[in-house]
Amino acid sequence: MSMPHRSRAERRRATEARILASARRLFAEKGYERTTIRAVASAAGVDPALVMQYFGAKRDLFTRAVQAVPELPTASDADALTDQLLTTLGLKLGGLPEGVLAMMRSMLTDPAAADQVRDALTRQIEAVTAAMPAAEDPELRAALLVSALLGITIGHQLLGLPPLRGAEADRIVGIIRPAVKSLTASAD
Amino acid sequence: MSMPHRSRAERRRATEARILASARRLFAEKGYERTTIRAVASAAGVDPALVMQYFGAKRDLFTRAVQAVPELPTASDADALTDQLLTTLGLKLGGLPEGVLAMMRSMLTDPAAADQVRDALTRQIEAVTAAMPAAEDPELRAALLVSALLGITIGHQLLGLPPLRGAEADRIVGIIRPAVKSLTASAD
DNA sequence: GTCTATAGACCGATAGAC
DNA sequence: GTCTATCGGTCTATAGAC
Repeated sequence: MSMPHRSRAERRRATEARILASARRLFAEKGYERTTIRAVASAAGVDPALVMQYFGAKRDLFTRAVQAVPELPTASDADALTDQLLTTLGLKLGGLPEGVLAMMRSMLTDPAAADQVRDALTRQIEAVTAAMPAAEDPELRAALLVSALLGITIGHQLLGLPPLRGAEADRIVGIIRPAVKSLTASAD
Repeated sequence: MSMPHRSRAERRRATEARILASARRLFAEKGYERTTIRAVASAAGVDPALVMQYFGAKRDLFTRAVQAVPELPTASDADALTDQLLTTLGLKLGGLPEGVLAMMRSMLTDPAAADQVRDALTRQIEAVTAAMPAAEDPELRAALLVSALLGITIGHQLLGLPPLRGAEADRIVGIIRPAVKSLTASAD
């Protein structure tokens, strides 16, 4: 027997993971189009042809790099929903997974990313809608709420707007809590 | 004398305007990177080399195509500011100028567009801040407000989120009015 | 003044040597 | 299995014919 503590399969998985991490980082920084296979390979310390060998095509690499299951809100009333959304936002503001950032970065210029984000946001809107059945026009309220939170995330994580850049998540959450509450409130 | 009702200079300006219109539309649809000089020329019915002749470089064409002076809010108290922002949003939801859409479409993947949008939003945030001096943490409140409205505009105009896509501006404005009001409200 | 032709650079993907 | 070499394609930009 030879001495490699790591089998071939293990080394392959490790290399694959390193490539995926580099891809995630570059896709999140530059978006789909401006990220090249060559740059990903260089960042991962491997040969460009190896990336193609492992993932087949650039599109497949992107798909693998950004796959993440977004958790949906499960609250059943408006107050619990507010807390849940704000908690999620707070976590988001503390640093979103790079795969999600990569998807968001590309959503305005890459049709495939746009479709996937649209689907994810639609599911999120449906979940929020279900959590405030007593409100008037719940679908529209939910869509506006989700879009607004998306905008805040974009301003903070992708655009780096000065006042948001240095703000702690707690302060942000504290300020928007009443606004979110007014959107989820019933119309009684 | 010859009969051309349009002088050479006039025809040149007309051609330039047609190229700019095509560029604006394509930049708004596909973003900076995926829009080619060839496609712009083809849409405008001119030769690609002519586009270069007129505008020098693709970057200059983009700059010329997206230049727009964003109007800043001039309200001096929170209530007037709310009305002003909602009116602006309503107009935006009715259809933003293509130059603005082009800039927004590219802001996440093109560094130059990102800088310009960041600057414009920063100015807007400063104007909003000035309009609610009585509020606590006015800069942060203003930044959150502007980002949230940006998100709604993105969801509606660039992503086409289903529930927003068919909604009239009036209904949207009616729903978010209390939320905006709660953000601009003083902390007394 | 306008268009043809092409230079020059970069990319994704592939074939084949090792 | 991994890398070298390269193909075929696209693009911006330029030079020169007309």
